[in-house]
Order: sequence, then structure tokens, then C-alpha cells
Amino acid sequence: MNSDHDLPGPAAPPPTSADVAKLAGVSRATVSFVLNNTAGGRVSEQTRAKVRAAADRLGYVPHAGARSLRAGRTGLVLLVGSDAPIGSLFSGFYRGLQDALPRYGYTSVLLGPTPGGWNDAARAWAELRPAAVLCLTPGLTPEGVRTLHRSGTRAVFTLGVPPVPGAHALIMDQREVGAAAVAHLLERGRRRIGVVMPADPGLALFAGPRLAGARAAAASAGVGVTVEPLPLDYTEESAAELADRCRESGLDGLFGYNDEYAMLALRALQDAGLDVPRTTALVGADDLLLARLLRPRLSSVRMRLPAGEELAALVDRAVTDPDAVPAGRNLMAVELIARDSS
Amino acid sequence: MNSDHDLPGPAAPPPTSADVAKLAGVSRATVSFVLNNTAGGRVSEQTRAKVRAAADRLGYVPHAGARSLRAGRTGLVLLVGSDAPIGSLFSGFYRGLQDALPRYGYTSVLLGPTPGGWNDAARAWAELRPAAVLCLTPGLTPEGVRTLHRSGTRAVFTLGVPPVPGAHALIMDQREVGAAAVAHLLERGRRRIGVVMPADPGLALFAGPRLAGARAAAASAGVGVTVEPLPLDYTEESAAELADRCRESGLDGLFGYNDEYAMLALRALQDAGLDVPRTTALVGADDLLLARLLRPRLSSVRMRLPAGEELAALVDRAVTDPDAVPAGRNLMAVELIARDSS
DNA sequence: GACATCAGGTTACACGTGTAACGGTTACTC
DNA sequence: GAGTAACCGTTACACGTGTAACCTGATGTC
Repeated sequence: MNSDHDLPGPAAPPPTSADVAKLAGVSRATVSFVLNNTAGGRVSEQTRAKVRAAADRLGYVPHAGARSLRAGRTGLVLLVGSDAPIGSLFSGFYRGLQDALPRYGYTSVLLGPTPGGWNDAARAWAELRPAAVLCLTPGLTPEGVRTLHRSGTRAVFTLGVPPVPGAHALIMDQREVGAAAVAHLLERGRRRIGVVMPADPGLALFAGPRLAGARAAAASAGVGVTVEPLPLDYTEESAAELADRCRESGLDGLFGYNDEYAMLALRALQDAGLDVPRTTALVGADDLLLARLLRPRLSSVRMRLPAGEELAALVDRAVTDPDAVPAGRNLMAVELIARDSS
Repeated sequence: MNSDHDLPGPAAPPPTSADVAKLAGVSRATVSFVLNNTAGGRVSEQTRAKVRAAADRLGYVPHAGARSLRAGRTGLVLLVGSDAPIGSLFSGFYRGLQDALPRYGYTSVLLGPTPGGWNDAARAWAELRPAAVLCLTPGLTPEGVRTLHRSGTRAVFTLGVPPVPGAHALIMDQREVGAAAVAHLLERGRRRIGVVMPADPGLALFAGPRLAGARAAAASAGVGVTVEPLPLDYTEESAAELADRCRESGLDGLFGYNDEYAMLALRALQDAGLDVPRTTALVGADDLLLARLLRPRLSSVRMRLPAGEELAALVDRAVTDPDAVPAGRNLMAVELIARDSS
């Protein structure tokens, strides 16, 4: 029937290096030497060709598990993603890292959130015997880090402050975002400042520190400056309520958490008859292009992360010599882009 | 110095089940039986407790490579992501799938684009001996699929039309998006229709079929309907040029590729003095909340993908019995949401 | 008391790979 | 022509697991 498709039967076992050796008429060791290019001058060009042809013909692919078992190590880097809705900033960051790591001889995989607690998750990762783990969402416990280290993981990076003992900290201090926004609003003469707090629990990890940073900036400006958190569900109705509260509280400055929420708030403020920026100055974050399409154009806190290449090099150093890299490292740079909304 | 940290020396080898057995005073087989719950009534409760305590004390974690080597299979599902900037639709889809697969006993990992060609990529995946591969970006070759199958992969899913021989096709026919948009514009009496084509090469995989769908819908409406592709870089300057071309060509309908590009186009059209929807009717795609914030509110093609649970079940069926699932399956449902811009 | 049953383990092997240590030719040197 | 070096491979072992087959006392059964 499907003779040219040559789909294997129920379970034709995958070819092994022994099969290749048999077909090529050499020993299995020779196959290994040839296919790994680890034969100095040990194998003649003729034999190499035979081995390669045989491997090709059988469609031989080495078994990563067996290889890692024998070698005792793995070129695996685990990127553990957040369960929050990731923006383009993060996804670009991941992409750059996944792009750069192969150049250092690693293969990277991105893991989603694991069911169960953090310790279970750490055990699951440890089973893979990765060379390094980059946990880009906070939560990993010190015990989880110990589990990883004991199972041979050379380097564990974890996000945030305070650092987890035994791990390197990648610091993306969200407080700076809130602080930059509020500092700008203060500079514009605003004293009664609102901070949009998204209701999405996945965003609480970012929203909390941003609010804290906003409060810190307000506090350092002296008395008389108030900061009021304003919950906002990602709907137009909720935004209308937020606009009402803005008017009632007489807020003259608003930090919108990020550009998307700020855009939502802007529309609601305008629909409520409030003038932006005259009555209420508004600042977002992320510096999305779309936020420049509204009128007034939205002011925004721009965040930048280092290029993937740079972080890949850091990971490599940490793997080869864990003590050679500093315990903490700040990744994020913030910059305020002032436009018409503030 | 750091006695309480008890960081291991240069390389304390990870504990193995033999270490656990020694500490617990039993044989290695018993350890395996206990930790895998595969001992019917073979091991007394007392011994089990001893083994568990020993494993816990050593921080024992099994070696996934060795296990897969012995078992001959892996509960691994590879999700191969696109290198295109993924929208919230896709990321939600991934998330749902990663959420659901563990419930079927699989562990899923997300792989980024691999350097090298598709055949190299397929070989790299095959090394992991996955149970299934879901390649959610087109490009995988028939040879790549054969490589995977020969190395023991039970099911390979690949995106798009035409299907790759030997693989199951997940169809997300982007032509339907363009067709739905243009059908709506025709219904609104528009005859000279422009289609925004993003310059980003990563989006060409979507943009091409959407344009083709638009053309097909126009053709089926009879003569006199024209479709004109309009290139758009994701910048405001490029959008201004696009608006000029709209005027010059006298277009009365515009499909904006997606909501983000449509928003960009809308702003440019308005800045150029064109009335939307009177002069030019505009339709986007993705049904973003943000697109409802502009005035006029943006009409949009909403796309829906099945829940992760449903697809996870499909993957499981394909793994257990590859012949039991149909060769192709349409995932995407489109629906036009008419608002004020058309 | 001989024999079967059974609970509670253990021994032994296989999975596929990398590599250190060890041959067997052939050619070259004194 | 014996020693030796260079060339080209091979043999043998280890990595950490899971499990079928086997063992060993103790407890019933007739």
C-alpha cells in the first residue's frame, strides 16, 4: 500500500550506533569517533566516509539521554518563564537569549509554569540535569536551589530582590519604574498622584514593586505629596470607575502601570470630561508605539534589557566557574520619555 | 567558612539510587520499587519509610536521561515555537497547552527557533526522543518528519496547508481572516479594497495567506472589485505614506492585517484628512481591547483557538495510536466583530 | 514432617553512548 | 633483520535506571 512512504511498523526501534557500525563494517567505537569528530588521525578518510554513509542511510540520531548519562553533563539551559502575560519586552529578551546560547554550545528550552509547588518544580528540572537554570519569575525557594545544585546544576539564576541564597540574582527592579514615573510627575508640579493597580493577579509581581517605587519617590519629595493606588480591571467599565475616583480624589497626576492600562485610563478620563494633561497628567510604561497614536501622545517609562549575547556570556561564565560571577546583577535600565500627556 | 550553606565542593557527584540504597540498607531494586510506587505489596511499610527518608536526606532526584534510556520512551512533548512576534492569541494557546499536557502525563517544553536548517533542527529534536512534536510554525520538511519518526517519535504535528506527508496537520488557515475582512467590506458596499502588508519578514507567513484570502473573497464577488496590497513598516512615517497611497488610489475599504497595524493606519488616515469609515472603511484583526479605545472604534476579525485541554487530548490520542486521528484538523474559527470603523 | 504458599526482598541484565587502554599491521631506521 | 614508530582500529568498561526472574525464611495445610 504505502510502500514508498515506508512508514515503520508498530515499533521499528530507532537505529543505534551499533546498527551503524554493523552496516559500515566497523566497530562501534569507530562510529563514535567519526560522528563526534573526535578521531585525531585515528580513522582513515575512507572509513569515515563509510561510517557517515551508513549513519545517513539509517537516519541515525544519537540518544541524548544515553549521551548525557555517559558524559555526566548536559549542555542544557532551562529558561523558566513567567506565568504572567509577557509583554514584548520579555519575549524579545527570551528570543535574544535563545538565539545567543547556542553560540556558547548550549541548547536552551523554555519551560512553562509547572503544576505543584516550587520544590516539585525544582525537582522536575533537576531530573534533566541542566547545566544552568534561569528562573525568570520569582518564587524559587532556597531548598529548590539546593536541590538543583546537588543534582549537578552548575548555575542557578533567579529573579529579583531579595536574592535566593546560593543563586545568582538577576535584578529587574520594578520599583525603579514607579519611581521614574512619579519623579517625572513631581517635576511637572503634580502633588496628588494616583497609581493604577491591575487586578490581574499574574501582574501583582510587577504592580506591587512599581507602587512601592512610586511611594518611595513621593516620600523623598517631602510632605504633602500623596500616592493613591487605584485598582483597574482590564475592561472599559472598570476604567470608567477609575476615572470617577480620579475626579473625586482630585488627583492631578496618574501613573498607569503600563501603556496598555494607561491607554485604557486615558480614554476613560477623556470620556469623563477630564483634560489630559491639564487636569490630570498621565504616564505609562513600556513605550509602545501604539501609545503614541492616541491624542495626547502618551508619556512613558521605557525599559531596556541587555542583549541576549551579553547574558549568554554571563551564563557561560557562571557555568564554567560559578564563583567568578557576582551574586547579583541589575539588568534593567529605565528612562522616561516625555510626550504630551504629562 | 560557609558550613551552614554546605555548598558542595568542586563537584560532589549527584546522589544516585545506589547511594540511597546504601544509606537505607536495602538493595537498589527496592529503592526503585518504592520511589516509583511500583511495589504492589512487595515492600513493607517500614522499609518504604526508610527508603523515603534516605532519598529525602540525600536530595535524590532520578536521572531523566538514564530513565529514558532504560524505558525506551519519554513523556516529552516538544512545542516548537514560531520566530514571528507572537501575539496574545498564540501565547495564550501555548499557555493553555502547557497547562493541559501534564494532566495526560506529558512534560512539555517550548523550543525556540534553531540555528541551521529544518533538517538539522529535526535531528536536534530527535535526539531528545520526544513522544510528540508540535511544530507550530511552517517549514518542517518531509525528511525532517521521517527523521523524527525513525527515532521513535510517535506523533508529529505540523502547521498549515499543504500538509507534510507523515505528519498530522494543524490547520490555522490565515486565508479565512482576509476573506472574512473583505467579505465584510464588500457587504458595506466597498469595491476598491486595500490590504496592509507588514514589512516584517517574520509576519510574511501570516500576511501572504491573509492577502490571498482577501483576493479570493474579492474574486468571488465578481468583476469590478480590486484588491491592492499596501506595504507598511511599523512606523508612523510609513503609515503616512500608506495613507497617501490610499487617497491616490481612491480606496474605499482597507483591511489592516491586524489591529495594531490597523490602529497605525487609522491614525495616519485621520491625520491625512480622510474620514473613517465614510471615505475609507477599516477592518483589523485580533479584536484587541485597545482597538476599541480609538474613535471610531475598530471593526475586527476575531480569531479563536481551541482550549489547551482539547488539543492535549488530541496529542495523547495521536501518541497512543497514530492512525486513530485524522490527518488534518482545522483549529481556527474566525468571526467578524463590526464596530464603527466600517 | 513433607510440601505448597506467600511476604519481602535481592540478583542480574539491558538500555545506548564515550573513551581509556590496548592490539595488529606496515614502513622506516640503524 | 631486529627494533621502533606511525597508523588504524578494537576491546572493555562505566554511566544510572527499571524490572523479570530468582531466592529465603516464615506460615499454613494435609
